[in-house]
Amino acid sequence: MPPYLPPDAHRPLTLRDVSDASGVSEMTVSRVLRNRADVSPATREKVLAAAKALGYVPNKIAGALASQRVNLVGVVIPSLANMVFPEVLSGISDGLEASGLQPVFGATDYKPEREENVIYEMLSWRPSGMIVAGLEHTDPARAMLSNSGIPIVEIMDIDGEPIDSMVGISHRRAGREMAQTILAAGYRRIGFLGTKMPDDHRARKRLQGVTEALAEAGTALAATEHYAGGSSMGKGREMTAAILERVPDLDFLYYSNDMIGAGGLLFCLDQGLDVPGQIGLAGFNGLELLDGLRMRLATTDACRREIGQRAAQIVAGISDDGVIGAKRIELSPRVEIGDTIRG
Amino acid sequence: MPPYLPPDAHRPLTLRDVSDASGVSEMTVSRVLRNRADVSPATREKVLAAAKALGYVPNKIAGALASQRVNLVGVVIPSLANMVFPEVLSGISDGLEASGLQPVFGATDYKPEREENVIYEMLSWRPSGMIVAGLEHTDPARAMLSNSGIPIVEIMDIDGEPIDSMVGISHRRAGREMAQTILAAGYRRIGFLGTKMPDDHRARKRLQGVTEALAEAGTALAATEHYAGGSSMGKGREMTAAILERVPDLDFLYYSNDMIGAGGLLFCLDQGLDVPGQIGLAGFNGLELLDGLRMRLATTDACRREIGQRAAQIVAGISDDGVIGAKRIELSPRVEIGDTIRG
DNA sequence: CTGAAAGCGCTAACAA
DNA sequence: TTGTTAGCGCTTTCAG
Repeated sequence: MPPYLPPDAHRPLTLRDVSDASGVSEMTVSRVLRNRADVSPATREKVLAAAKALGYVPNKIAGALASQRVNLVGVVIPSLANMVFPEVLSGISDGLEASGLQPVFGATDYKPEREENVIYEMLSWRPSGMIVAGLEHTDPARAMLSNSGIPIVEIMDIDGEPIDSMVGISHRRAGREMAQTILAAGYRRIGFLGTKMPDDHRARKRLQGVTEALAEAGTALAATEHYAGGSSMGKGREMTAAILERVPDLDFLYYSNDMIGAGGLLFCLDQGLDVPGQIGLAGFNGLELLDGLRMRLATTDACRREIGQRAAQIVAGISDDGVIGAKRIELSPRVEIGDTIRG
Repeated sequence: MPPYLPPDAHRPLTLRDVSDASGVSEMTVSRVLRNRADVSPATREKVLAAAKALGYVPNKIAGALASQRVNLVGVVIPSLANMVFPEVLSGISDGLEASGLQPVFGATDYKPEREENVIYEMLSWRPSGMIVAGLEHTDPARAMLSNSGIPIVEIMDIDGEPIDSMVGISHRRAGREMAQTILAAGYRRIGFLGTKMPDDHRARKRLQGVTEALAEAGTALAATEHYAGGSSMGKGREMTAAILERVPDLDFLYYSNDMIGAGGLLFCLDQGLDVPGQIGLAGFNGLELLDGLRMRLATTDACRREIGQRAAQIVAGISDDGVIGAKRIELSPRVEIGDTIRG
């Protein structure tokens, strides 16, 4: 008969409570609840019944401290508002599925100091691995990650040196390839429109790629338009109006993402411009969300979901190539011509 | 005498290491690192220098176990892909800002059993509070939350009984009010288009509100169109084509969200339909992302960011009304006529 | 198959 | 202002 317990409104239950209720030692209760095989069916039944009846929820904090194992993977991304990252996250969830690891997300708002802080906070929970967007971090952030002794995967971008592993695409190459596609289609007066430049390193690298490819072809961007703040179709409209006002003879607009590109496309169509004859357009990301537009915007697919999956697999120690250790995986984005570049 | 420890490449550092390196007791090191006031400046300096030099990252697992306090708030939402939730999350981050609490997110994919599991996992980390989307949960999930002894805030919806607190809008009322607006504008043959019905309780309640309001006016929906899967403009196009094919004389289309509504709007415009004369359109959510469309889609603003902020404040124990304890906060969504309902 | 003892790394409470 | 002691709730290890 269990000892009398004062009705304590909200003390969380412990293994001890389940032990008392089932008449089995704490240790054996622990074994049952961790699904270990070396427990007799009868005992198992008794324990599970007691645990369920009490509504016991294990304390993972204590478990983690005792076992020195934490089934969490920290995931650090710039922003959830960006449309791009939710898909990466869902790829990560997928890739982690079978591993028993749980992702924990943190956002940095594209601010290096915030990133440093988020990384610090996450590492202090001793996760089993970390997935971090981008290759650019503060020195302390790099040091913390590097010293943590856990798998670190930097994602999205591969133009740089990783701390440990990296999975992503070359944004420079994406920029180059789009520029080459644009030139091959015969466009000559090219404008670039982007948001949040200073700390959006990937957009910066795409711009760099474009610039290089144009230089190699003996030309250069005819105009650029930058804007701070989030991306929306409305923003794309405004920027497009502004750049065409400043430089009316542009025949191509390359946007740093599909959302503002879609706004630009709608603007051009509303203005009665001939797309893609008179003016061509391209974005970046391959957002499916937008395929209801009258024309399919040319874009580069950023392989977001696959990046998440592969990164998760690395953290989980699942390698499809059989190689263990730091990995560098470059995915190859496809340029999609859509309907806004003339064939 | 401590046992011999081989130079272990990646043993995480402990307070003990900082204590040794600085010649100060573990306890005092702990005080310094927690920014407690009762430490002499000289000691503080020494400790901070040692901690930084070593690259010490505290172990929150041990800290949480010892102090019985965890600065985490669990946030459970259906999906990150839904555009709606990122904004709620950012509201939560805002509202938690000054409290020292950190949000931890989990997604359920609109599946009750997954929700139950996510809640269980989160509670096992003993968070300081939980914010959960919706009022519909499995019985075990309700029981776990209810027994957890921490603040529970259910958000987005207030049509039902909360476990503890709730912050949201009445989706039934939103449906009613939109229906009334539609009728007042003179539309009579109304179609409803929605995705993911069975477990999207909020969309279901809006539909219920519409149905009720129409019944009170002596009429009913002329058609409904349901579709499983994610929302995109392309999906909105397809559904609109389908419903107009089936029931060509509809004069109003009410969509369960702005994304499919935007697709429907583009479809109608492409078809050369007179919007809002011949056919009116409305969505739901108030997505800013979309304001670059040629016409502003009529919608109901769901107060997503404010819901997140208020929920976070409740969990953090910050009440702007001075009342402590379970709260019920109903926000009042505004119907926005836009350009797709005739004035 | 089950139990007892020791301790994970930190902090509350108290003592000096 | 600083140090000492005793756990937090669980799991590891080892003994029965």
